[in-house]
Amino acid sequence: MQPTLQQRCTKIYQRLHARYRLPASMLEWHNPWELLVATVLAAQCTDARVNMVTPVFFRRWPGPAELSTAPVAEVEQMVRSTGFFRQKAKNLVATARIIVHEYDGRVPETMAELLTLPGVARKTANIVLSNAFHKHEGIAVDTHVRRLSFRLGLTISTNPTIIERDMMQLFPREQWGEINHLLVLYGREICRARKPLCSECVLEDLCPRNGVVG
DNA sequence: ATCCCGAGGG
DNA sequence: CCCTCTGGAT
Repeated sequence: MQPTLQQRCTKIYQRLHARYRLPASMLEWHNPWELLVATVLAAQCTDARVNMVTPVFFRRWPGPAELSTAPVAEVEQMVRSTGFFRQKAKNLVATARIIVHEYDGRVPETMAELLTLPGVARKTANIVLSNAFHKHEGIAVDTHVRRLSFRLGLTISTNPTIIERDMMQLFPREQWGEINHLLVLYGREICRARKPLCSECVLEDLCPRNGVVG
C-alpha cells in the first residue's frame, strides 16, 4: 500500500524536523532591514558570500535612511562579489528610498507592500515576513525548494508560483516558515543539485526515484 | 525565453 | 571548461 501524498509530506516534515530541530537561515541579520538586504543579495549567491559583504555594508549604511542617499556606483562596488551587482545595487537604493519616503523608514509588514519594492518578489517577501515578522503568508520557493519538491514528487511544475501553491496545499500553515529552511538545509547537505547523496538519504522510502508513486 | 553577473567546485 | 549558488524583471 503506497502512502498518500499527504502522508508522505507528514513524514518528510517529521524526519527533517527531527534532523535539524530549529533550523534557521545561515544569513546573518539583526533587524528586518538587514534581513531584507541580505535576502536580496542572496539571489544566485551563497549565504557565505553574502555574510562576507553585509557587515561592511551595514557599517557604511546602517539603515534605509543612509542607503537612500548613497551613490549607486559605491553600492555597486560594495556588493560586486555577490553577482548581479548592478541590478542589486540599483534595486537596494531604490528600495531604501521607497521605505524612507513611503513607509516612514520601516520595512513594510505585508506581502502586497513588500511586492512593490524593486527586486522583491514572493520568495524574498516570504523570507522577510516569516523570519522577521513571524507572519506566514506563503512558502519561500528558491532553487533548493524547487529542486527538492520536484524530486520528491510534491509538484509537477517548475514554476515557483505554482510550486508554492502546491506546497501550501500539502503542508499545514504552522510549518510554512520552517519547511523552507528544512528543504534548503537538506538540499545543501544531501539532496544536492549536482551529485545527490541518495545512499545517505533519510527520505529514501518516500522518493519517487525508489518506486513510490509520485 | 532571456538577461543580469561574480565566485567556487569539479 | 561546465554547473551551481535561498531570484527578479523584461
